[in-house]
Amino acid sequence: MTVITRFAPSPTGYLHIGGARTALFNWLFARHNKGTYRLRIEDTDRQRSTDAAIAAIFEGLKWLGLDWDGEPVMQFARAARHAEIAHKLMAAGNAYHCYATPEELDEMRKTAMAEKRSPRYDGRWRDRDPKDAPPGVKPVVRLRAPQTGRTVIKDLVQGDVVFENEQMDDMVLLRADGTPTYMLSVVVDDHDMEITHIIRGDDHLTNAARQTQLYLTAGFKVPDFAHIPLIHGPDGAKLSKRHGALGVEAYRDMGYLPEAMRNYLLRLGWGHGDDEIISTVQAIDWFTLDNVGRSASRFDFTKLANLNGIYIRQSADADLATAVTPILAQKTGRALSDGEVGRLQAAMPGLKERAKTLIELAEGALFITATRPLQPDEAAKKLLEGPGRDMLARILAALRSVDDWTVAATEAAVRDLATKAGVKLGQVAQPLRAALTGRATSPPIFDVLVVLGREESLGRINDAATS
RNA sequence: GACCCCAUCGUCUAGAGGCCUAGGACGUCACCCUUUCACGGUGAAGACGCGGGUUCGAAUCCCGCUGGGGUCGCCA
Repeated sequence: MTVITRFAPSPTGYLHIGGARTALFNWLFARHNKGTYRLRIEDTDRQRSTDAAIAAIFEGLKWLGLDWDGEPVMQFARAARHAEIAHKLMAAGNAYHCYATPEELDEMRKTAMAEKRSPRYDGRWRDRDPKDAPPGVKPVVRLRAPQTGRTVIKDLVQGDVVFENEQMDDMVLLRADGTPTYMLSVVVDDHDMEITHIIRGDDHLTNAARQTQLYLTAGFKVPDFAHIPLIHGPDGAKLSKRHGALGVEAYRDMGYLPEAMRNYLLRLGWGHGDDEIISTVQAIDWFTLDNVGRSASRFDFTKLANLNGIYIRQSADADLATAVTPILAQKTGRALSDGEVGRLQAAMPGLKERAKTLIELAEGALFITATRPLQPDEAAKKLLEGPGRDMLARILAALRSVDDWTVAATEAAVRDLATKAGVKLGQVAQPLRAALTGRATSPPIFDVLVVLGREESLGRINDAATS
């Protein structure tokens, strides 16, 4: 049997982190099994669905590298097909008209709650003669669900989960206006799309029971379910916006790499022994559902950042320079010159092991685009006062005599100066660093000298020495 | 409230009855490397929620409790 999975977000907002992981697991499972991974946009809520959200979902998935097979299915476009199934169920006596008003339903729930029972529809129109229908009331169509026995979900992650049928009420299939509900649409679409494995968030587990009732009465084959645990915020509660329930594009803007994101999301709720750094190729090879954990996990920005730092260090300098250039342009408010882009790439080996995000990488590279005279920060200012300034005059003289502008030659000159002055290298290097970068921290200082070039370096030192 | 799910260091996890003196990773702390900051290296502290069973033996199986979470819409 060929595996067919799907990711089915509703376009009522951005693609958030939980959805991204659900998509990742579906994608991984399909790729691992050489199956098909499809996308379905559940846009049946006409009030809340927006084109902007659909675009954001496409973009988010593309950024994450989770390519889907075939054209995305737009659920609302299939409403007639969904209704057709409901009408068939009606004709077969497996569904019925219900004329209960919203007020009545509200009343039922309140009473049930008060009596400490499960709040649900009491089935008052289930066996009632349609001739009793109150005039002027448009009915909904409800499934005539089994009232005895039990419904068992054979969940690939959670194991067998048993629901007593008497605990479930007759769900609405068609609204009073004739449009299909989510429950109907999902089941019909998954059936028509021949989905073999439904991998989705744990919050759908109870839905799976009701959907199974529908599959069974409609005579559809029940797919395999895998309900993966939810992602919580650092406090253990539902993921809030300030805790990470952001759209994936927000992570992109914060400077996270898609491959780091994939690795982090993969390790949240899934493990493969002691392995931590897992390439996507490796993940496809290793991914199975029985390695998925059963308990919810908390989102940890710190760990994501650590992983991102590792992936940044592994990235090619040219790729990083390309990624950072627009960020730097935005920070400086102007486009970068070719020379600056070249220097950026040249500085990348020293830059990239000091950054956990692309934003930090850009900040570290700011000394490259800075124009003379530099505006030193507070820590750098201290280094440029008093003895530091005196030292800079001697550094300037020493470096002016260097013609072969290389790491080795400049380092030799500066070390020689430190020895002659009888001070530690740091006492020379730190003022020099402040003069060249305007900061107290930077990549190795001789690398900086070479990246900036002789003329610019001597100019910056002169500025600091004479200011 | 009803139903359902879950429970190993602060966090993510390994652990399928003896390989567990409970392993790894992030974070934390120390030290080393070092021109700064990092990176890297070495080391330390740190967990099987509680109570009963079953068993020669339980983190692993069973029951209860406690705690956390999810769902109860003519939303998805």
